[in-house]
Amino acid sequence: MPAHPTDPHSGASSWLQSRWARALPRDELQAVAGDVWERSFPAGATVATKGQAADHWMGVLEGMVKVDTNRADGRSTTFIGVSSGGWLGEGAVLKGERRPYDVVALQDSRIAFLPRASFLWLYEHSLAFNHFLITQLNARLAQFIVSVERSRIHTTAEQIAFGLASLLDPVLNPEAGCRVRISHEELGKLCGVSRQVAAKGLHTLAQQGLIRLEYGVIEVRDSTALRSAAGLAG
DNA sequence: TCATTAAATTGTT
DNA sequence: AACAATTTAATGA
Repeated sequence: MPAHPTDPHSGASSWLQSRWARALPRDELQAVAGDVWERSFPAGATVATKGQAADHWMGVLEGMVKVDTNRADGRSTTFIGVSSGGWLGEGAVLKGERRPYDVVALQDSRIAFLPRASFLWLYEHSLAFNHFLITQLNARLAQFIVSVERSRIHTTAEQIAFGLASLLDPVLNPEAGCRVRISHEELGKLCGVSRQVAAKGLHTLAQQGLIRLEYGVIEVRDSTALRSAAGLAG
């Protein structure tokens, strides 16, 4: 089968390949299948704005987004990055609250949207969906706990390793490859350090052979060693 | 296809 | 933080 002309990669991932969708029984999947829609965003575009009603649960089919908040002085703090295969925004959808943070595309990205009503239907009716949700929330909670623990004591290289490892988390970002397309500056924001400090940590990790640096790309060569460098269990 | 230009990213002070 | 150097992407002959 020839690939679609606008899509250079033959394996354009659909939301149907998402972990939660594959876990659903056929009838439950059919109940919401027609409700999902997709939209593409160029790098830098805002996917969801802080303060908006949270009417959708969002999935990253291609590309990467960050969840952050802009302060009055114009600077921003990044909380998490979500890459291919990851889903986000369930917190506000569940609680029926407004979006607490901005969601911004870091690369050209294709995002899937599941309407809140469909999300809540799955929440009420699907055991498999609830298992997925618990697993996802548990993984994210673990990430934040380790993040708080590590942010004080550890070296910058370890902080960077942690930030990188979180982008590759197999539960939260299942389809992320080993080539991470992110600038030193954005990775620094994700880790709460300056661009210079992020670059220094990256070079340390590169010297240790855990990663290889290219222009705009960080290639992870040994993800197991990277995770242990970040203080995460195997 | 190749040269030019702009934009993004990285390096240096 | 500001500036310089480098790489990539886009444009047009």
